[in-house]
Amino acid sequence: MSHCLSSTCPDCPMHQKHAFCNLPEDARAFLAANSVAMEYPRGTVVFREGDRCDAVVVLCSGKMKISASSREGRRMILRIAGGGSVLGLSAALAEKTHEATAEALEPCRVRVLRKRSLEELMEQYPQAAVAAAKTLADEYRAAFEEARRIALPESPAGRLACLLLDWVGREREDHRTDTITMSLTHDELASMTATSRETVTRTLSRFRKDGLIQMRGVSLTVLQPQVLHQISAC
Amino acid sequence: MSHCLSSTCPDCPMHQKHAFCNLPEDARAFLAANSVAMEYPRGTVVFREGDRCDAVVVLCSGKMKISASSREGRRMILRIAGGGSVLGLSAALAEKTHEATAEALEPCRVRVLRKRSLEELMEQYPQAAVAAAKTLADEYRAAFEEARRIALPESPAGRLACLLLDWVGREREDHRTDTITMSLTHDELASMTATSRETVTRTLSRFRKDGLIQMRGVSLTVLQPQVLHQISAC
DNA sequence: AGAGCTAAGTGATGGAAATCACAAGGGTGG
DNA sequence: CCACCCTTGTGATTTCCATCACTTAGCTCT
Repeated sequence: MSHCLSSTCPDCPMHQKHAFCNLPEDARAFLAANSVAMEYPRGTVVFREGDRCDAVVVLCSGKMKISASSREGRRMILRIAGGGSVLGLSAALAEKTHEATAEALEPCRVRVLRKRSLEELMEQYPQAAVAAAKTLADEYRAAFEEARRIALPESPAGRLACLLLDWVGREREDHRTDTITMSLTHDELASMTATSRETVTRTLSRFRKDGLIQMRGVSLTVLQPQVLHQISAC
Repeated sequence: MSHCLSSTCPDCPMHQKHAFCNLPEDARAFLAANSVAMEYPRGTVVFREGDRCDAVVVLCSGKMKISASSREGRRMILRIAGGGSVLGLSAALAEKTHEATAEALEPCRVRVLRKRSLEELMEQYPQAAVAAAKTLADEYRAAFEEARRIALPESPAGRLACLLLDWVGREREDHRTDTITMSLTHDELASMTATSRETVTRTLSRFRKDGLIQMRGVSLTVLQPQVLHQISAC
């Protein structure tokens, strides 16, 4: 199911970009020494909602789906976590069970850090604690945006528009393009926008007909961000 | 509009309960020395969505409403923050503008800590950074619960039930009672559950008729938590 | 006390979207 | 290459709730 890697944090090309990975030499050494590198194949469930939290998972590369579900089977996808996220951090710090389920959307490289080691790391290296706080601040903001996206627009179309703009905005920052790779199904999009699968299908095809977006296979280009922004009412 | 107080953190009866207030002697002294105690009357807006973040506000006592709104005027109340919350912490750490508006629901005692002082505090006292991370973890969880509450139940009734159970749960922890003080208007409840004011009125009175809750003025007692839980479908 | 305001209660109605039901792609593996 | 499954596309139907439009209740202020 998974196997260890020998790669260490100092070699990681991302270690500059992510708060939790961009630590001083000694803290990074501690992190590397006290965590285990792993590779998760697509579909791996790292932890489930309600599980006790024994360790946090530093996401080095790949994408993970963070979701929760009601006992009736309704599902909510909170966000798609990318490199630099520290999964389970909030549960570890709050001393609670995991509030959500984390599942690999694509092959993911991670480092697993036991809770006790995390505590030790934060106590011994102030910057690690600051980094953890910053990482959590980002996750808080993401959760806030999700709540906002669901609550504020008055229609499913608005929520979808809002989500697309979110993604495009991030893509633009990183790669200066208005084209995103849509790796989620309509069903999953529905779970992110509190609507039904059929409505996602219909809304997207309406966006396409109206010339607001363009789709070619998995790549989706936003043609008229202003109009989408108008619709989103955020 | 507001005036300074002489009260210091060590005298604060809450300083044991809240992560950010329960710091070692020296850190608490630093915090006390570098922050200003204030008292905000009901209705004070501490900061607005989009404002630059210059300082964080440690909420000592009182309740604050954390909300966001769309330009169309639709409003979302994310949560009611109580003592121990550090308002603006996520914006300060993420180096972004405030993501939400904070408004005093009742007279609030606070300590205002400038961003630079916060950074200094976290760098010099590791436990302060850990405390900040823990505080953020709690706020993240609250935001998560909000998203969950809006997204998962399939009806407004479910969302309201979910909200009531949330509050009662917290009240039970603190005061071992199933009675809460409802200080929000139906309009505000609607903003917390993504529904309309009329629906809140109707749903609450149905809950009352069905014997699920009891209302006397501002105090609301949950009589049948199990049934509410059933309805909430969380 | 009455004016004036905000909050709460209630009925009627229209419409948007969930749900149901089924057809049509499109890829995978036997 | 056919069978099967997963995803997408689309129509028909129905239900629920937002919205509108009032009334009623409770407050504060003059």
